[in-house]
Amino acid sequence: MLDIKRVRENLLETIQSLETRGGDFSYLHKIEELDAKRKDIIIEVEELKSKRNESSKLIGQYKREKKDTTELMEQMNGVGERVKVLDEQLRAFDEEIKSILLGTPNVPCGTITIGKDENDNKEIRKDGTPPAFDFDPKAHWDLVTDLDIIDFERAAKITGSRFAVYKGLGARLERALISFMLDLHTIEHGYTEILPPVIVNRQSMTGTGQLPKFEDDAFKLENSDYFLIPTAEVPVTNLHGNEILNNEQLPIKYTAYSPCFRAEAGSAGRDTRGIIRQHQFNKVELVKFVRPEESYAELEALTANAEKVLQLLKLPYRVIELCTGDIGFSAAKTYDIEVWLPSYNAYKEISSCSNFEDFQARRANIKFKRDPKAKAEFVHTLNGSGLAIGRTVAAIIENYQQEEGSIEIPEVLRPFMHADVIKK
RNA sequence: GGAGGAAUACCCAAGUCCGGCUGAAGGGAUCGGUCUUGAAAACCGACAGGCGGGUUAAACCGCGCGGGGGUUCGAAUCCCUCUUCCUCCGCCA
Repeated sequence: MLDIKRVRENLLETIQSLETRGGDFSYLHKIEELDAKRKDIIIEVEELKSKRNESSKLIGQYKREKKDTTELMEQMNGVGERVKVLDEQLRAFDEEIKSILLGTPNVPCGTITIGKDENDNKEIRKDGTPPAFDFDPKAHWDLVTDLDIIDFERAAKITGSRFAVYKGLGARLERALISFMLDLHTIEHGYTEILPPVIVNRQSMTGTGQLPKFEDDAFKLENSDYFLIPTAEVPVTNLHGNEILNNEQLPIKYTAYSPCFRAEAGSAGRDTRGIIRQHQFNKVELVKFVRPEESYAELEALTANAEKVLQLLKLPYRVIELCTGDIGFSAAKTYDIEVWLPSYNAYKEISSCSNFEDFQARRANIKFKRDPKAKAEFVHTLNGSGLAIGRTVAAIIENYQQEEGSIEIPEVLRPFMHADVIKK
């Protein structure tokens, strides 16, 4: 959520910055008007309440002194009703302002490229070289079916499309990657492991920015106001919702494995084959809570932590800095890490690392104090995939495939796999 | 799922029956001071944070006793409702 003060005081500039995302944000002018009305009401109602408090106190005193209070009480007749009416008006204005702000995306970081869509994104760096096969490489969906390690047909039978059943060494590869990534981020990178609930309430979904705008993308549970999480970012960021942290606690670094659930509304026809785009997938997430002045350095570090996974797996990848037209709703700046996928003959997103600045912190009310007497300030939050497991499986299967259709296991995974190769 | 009990400031805790000098006692912790070579102890002092309005900044004002609503001139206290926790019963990985 944007700071109402910022919107109020730098309205034109804020609208201009937001419009680099594409779209029309002139509706924010309405906030000015609502805010002015709100203040008028506050001034009136608080004066009334102040008078009422004064009289009530006096009535109490008179009663103790056995004096007559009829006149005082008559004076206050009707004040309660008027206060109630004004309070209700105030609540309505507050709600309207909040609903506008909750539906407004974050202001992009000033340093990123102003652009329309993914074509304007900037490649930052590349690592590794795509493998040169001296045979016709297959796509992962054919390889896994031949090897009988992922079963799409039975997944469709028991649930529906865009689900997968992992089997044998396929299931173990998924599990090995989860363990490998969690071990790396906890033992080597200093993150604390969290295993969160995969069902959260509306407040949590609003805190990180999935709601109210993107309710169609989420799986909502019937008979409750609960949602399946689209990413561990939601429960883990909200872990410190409505808290004031100590300076010494920061930066807080969490890593969490969780299944992720996405309705993929509006993605019909995209990535229909294989395990690239599923309704349920596994992911190891990285989440940070940091002091504002450190957040951009922490974004570099977080991205490097995610890249390290690909480096150790020896998978070719590149890092992209998203332009203003391509960053997500809550983000101020985002790096996408893209892994080489031979079947796409292209790099495909496997991690998205973002600095949300105080956007999520304001929604979820996450603050810190520089010292015990200081005023509480919002923290900055960041997160990134470290990495999406399913897409990592696809990348390993395709990049490590051998001519006869077997898959070599990356060296770092062998202790977790208890195998060097997946073959028929 | 059934039956009871509870939620008060950083922590513990009084007050709730019987509404008004409780804009929240007391204790602990913390911070500052006296004493001491230093520390401990003892003693003295500070100590609700937050949000909103207001101000150049203050002062000041409003809201805060789990959340929301109601009754009243006035609510920690009465009424309704929701949430969370505890105990017992049932069910259960």
